[in-house]
Amino acid sequence: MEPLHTPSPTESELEILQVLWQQGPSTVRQVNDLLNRRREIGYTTTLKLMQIMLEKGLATRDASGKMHIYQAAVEEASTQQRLLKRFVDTLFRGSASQLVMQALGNHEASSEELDEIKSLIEQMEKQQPK
Amino acid sequence: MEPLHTPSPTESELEILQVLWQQGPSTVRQVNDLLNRRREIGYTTTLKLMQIMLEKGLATRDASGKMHIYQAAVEEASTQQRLLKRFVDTLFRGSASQLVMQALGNHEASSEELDEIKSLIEQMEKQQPK
DNA sequence: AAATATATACGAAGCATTTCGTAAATGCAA
DNA sequence: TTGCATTTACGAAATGCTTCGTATATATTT
Repeated sequence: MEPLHTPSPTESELEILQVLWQQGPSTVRQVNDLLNRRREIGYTTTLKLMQIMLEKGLATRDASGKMHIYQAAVEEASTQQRLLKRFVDTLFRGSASQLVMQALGNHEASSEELDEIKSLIEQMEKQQPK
Repeated sequence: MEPLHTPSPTESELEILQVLWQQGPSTVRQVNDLLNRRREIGYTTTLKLMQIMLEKGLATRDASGKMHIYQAAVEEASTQQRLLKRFVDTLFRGSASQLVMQALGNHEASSEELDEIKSLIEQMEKQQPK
């Protein structure tokens, strides 16, 4: 039985989704190896997490071969969007621009990226010049 | 005994910090009343959370009167910064500008806010025109 | 002072998350 | 086919978070 709404991924599940989004369909071993570049985590731990993600509907898998091949079942952009909204709400009282200011102030961004953002802003101002 | 590093607030603790940041020093009842405008939550639940926040070093209190008065012990900006970094890392692979694009694209921002952001960007470009 | 209202203290249940140990299955190699 | 290496399945411990019930303390009112 599948859940009506796919639940929000936990932090560990997000780590795995990152790998699946970037690498495409992967085995448990592949995912676990990548995760271990950042932090130590047991193989069966990753396996269990991915099995849970399957149950939750966050991933699908091809179990025809010996090694099951997992794939993300949620889109990166929409997942980012949903979690971003919650983040902005609980930490920035819903003010996206406040978050943007913080993000730009404390991380480096190349001038190309900055230009990209600027043109996005100009585009938005044209669209709704309220 | 105090923790060496103040731990990251949980989601519930962030709700309370929001209130303390906005309202300043407050009693449990004041916080609980405000929280109940958004969702139902029992008085002793809020009390317990605030006591835990005291233990964790997220809040301090004045217990001289009958009603204890709690106060945020972590700064809003630095807390935002720390959590934002983690958020960007786990959901946007460390790319702040990606997050900014998503944030601007999916939330409304007034043209005043957009102008503010634009001038921030221009300022940044001047400072490090790499 | 007794009764009442309101506050804090504390323990613990319920649940989710993370982690891993152990067993069973599977494929490959000798 | 027998054994070895690898994989999956499953259970469950350990921890953390949220919630609230009950007991106790404190103040106010009558």
